[in-house]
Amino acid sequence: MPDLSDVAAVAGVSKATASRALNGSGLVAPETAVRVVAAAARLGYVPNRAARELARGRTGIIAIVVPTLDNTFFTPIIAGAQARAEEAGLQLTVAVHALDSADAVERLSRQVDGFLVVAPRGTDTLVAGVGATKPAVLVDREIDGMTSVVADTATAFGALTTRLAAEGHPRIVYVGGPEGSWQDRQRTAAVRDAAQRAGAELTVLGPRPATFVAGVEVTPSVLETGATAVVPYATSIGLGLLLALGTRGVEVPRDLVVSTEPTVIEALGLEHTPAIDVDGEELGRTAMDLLARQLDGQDEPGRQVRLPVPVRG
Amino acid sequence: MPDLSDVAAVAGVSKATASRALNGSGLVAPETAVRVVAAAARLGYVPNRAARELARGRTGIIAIVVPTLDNTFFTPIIAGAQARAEEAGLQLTVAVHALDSADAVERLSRQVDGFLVVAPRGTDTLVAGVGATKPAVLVDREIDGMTSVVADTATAFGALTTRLAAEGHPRIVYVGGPEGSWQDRQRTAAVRDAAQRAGAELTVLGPRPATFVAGVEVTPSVLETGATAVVPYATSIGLGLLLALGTRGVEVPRDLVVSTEPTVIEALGLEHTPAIDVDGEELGRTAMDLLARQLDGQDEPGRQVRLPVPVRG
DNA sequence: GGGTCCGATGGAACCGGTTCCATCAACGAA
DNA sequence: TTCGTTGATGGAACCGGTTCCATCGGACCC
Repeated sequence: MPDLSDVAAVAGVSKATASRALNGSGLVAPETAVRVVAAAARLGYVPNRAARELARGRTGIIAIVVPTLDNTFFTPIIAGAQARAEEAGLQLTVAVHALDSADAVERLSRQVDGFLVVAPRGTDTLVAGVGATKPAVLVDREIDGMTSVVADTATAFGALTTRLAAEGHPRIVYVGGPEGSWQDRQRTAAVRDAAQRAGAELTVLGPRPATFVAGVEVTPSVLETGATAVVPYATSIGLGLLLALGTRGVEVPRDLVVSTEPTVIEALGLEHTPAIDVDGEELGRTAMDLLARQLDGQDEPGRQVRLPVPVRG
Repeated sequence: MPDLSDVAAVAGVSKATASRALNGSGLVAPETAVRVVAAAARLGYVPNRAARELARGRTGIIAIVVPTLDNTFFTPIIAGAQARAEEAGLQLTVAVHALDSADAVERLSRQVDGFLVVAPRGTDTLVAGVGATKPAVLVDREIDGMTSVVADTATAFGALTTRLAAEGHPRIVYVGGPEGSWQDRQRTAAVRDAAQRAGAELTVLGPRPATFVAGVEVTPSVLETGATAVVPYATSIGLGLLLALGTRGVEVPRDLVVSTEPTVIEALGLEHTPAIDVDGEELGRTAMDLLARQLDGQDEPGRQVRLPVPVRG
């Protein structure tokens, strides 16, 4: 297995120059750099991570903290972050942690350069604690002073509600998300506001966990309200609703419009059913970008990015 | 931040002795060891991972290769592996890769101590290639000579079919999984065999991707067969089926029994619907255990573990 | 009592990079 | 022509552990 001295020898330069050439420090003569890169490629040289870490005092590892992997909302975020990490020469490790206590993260903190934090719940204090020791980017939640990227679903939920009301739904139900969820607070407020403006009657049910089973369980309550449209906090809840409605003989969307996400709507061929379209991968990519810039010193902490969320269908 | 020399100085010994004492090599006088450990504790010493890696020639990182994160079958495996990795003092990184080519894995190979490979598809040659350079454990698939752990779903699918036939379903449909899937081949064979023994008529549809949309799309073909029970390859396909059946007014399970997984069956309150119960986390835990033992030299490569899969409901 | 063996310990090399500092050649300016 | 400056490069220290090898003192044996 070739190491840096081998590359240097083949290229006819010293280890120091080889190192500089491969890291693009710009202090090397262009032709020398080319020779070194060619030598590295020919030998199939891959730098030893541990040695680099030791010398640089950086690990090159980023941890993404997610509350669970069982929710399809989080996994695209991970995939997006992973793709970007690879491009930036960083490794991503996934830490499943609900952030209801601080210790597990503290241990991790010594082993990584930074954090991507997906924490829909948990108190501001606990979540902000993660960013205290190492650079961190908050995903789909905002806390003052912390860098974050969120999908602007609040605006989208508002628009969705306006649209449903305009399409002739005088009674609408919003099925809320998990207790203490930051996004749920935003969405509830937006939906309430939109319904009021449009003169529609709104019932808010919840809080509910963002699971399939919760959607099934909430179905009777939804039907009781006599509403003709329901807007669930999460796709998983919407799927549960759709399934339970099917077994009860309620026809969708004739008797009740259920707004989930475009892929579901399209697959089932549902008419008159608007839905919001969150790009989770983009969320992950953006978060990793922000963190990488922060690690390079190109960005100061505190930047807050909002990605627009379209309403489709 | 204290380092090993600090600990050694406080304990009044050399770095060499301090290192031995902290790693429990047994070559140190008991009282000396106690003194060193106490010094380390007092200083709050945490060993530098990079330095240890460099000296030992091991990275302490394991990569789990999965084809996608969008499938709820894989995520519990990751969670289980992650939990076990943490216990063993290893870091887990998730690599999303379909294993349809070799290069991406080759690059990773230098950065990790071993692989957990979840590759339902991909040729034996490509998959085995991952294990060529570093220790690897195959998850939910078997290849001669490679260590592996699989959920014995073939047996479970067979039992399920036998049971459905015994409960009065003369016509059964099996909706197959992705093209080239190892598990799909096992299951198809088991289902065929069981149906034949029981004298039931079996239709095999597929191959189909293991997605929700595929389940929706296959629904008309399922209904055409006139079967009274359907066994889908994956839960996601089953959910698609259930949804599509609901919108078509087919009553489940009266008109058609759809076998998915126990949580779904239970949530919807479906009667007479047996389902298999795969413990994905256990799969991940076991795989990580096998790999850890292999890295420690306690196990030879090639061990094949099969986890039993119960049929419930 | 002298020699041998063994357990405990210390010194120093080593893992494979990065980076500070010194060197050197070439070039422009005086 | 000579000196100062700049850009490219090499030598060597260093990051923080692990581990080989040598040393040393004490116990045991003949």
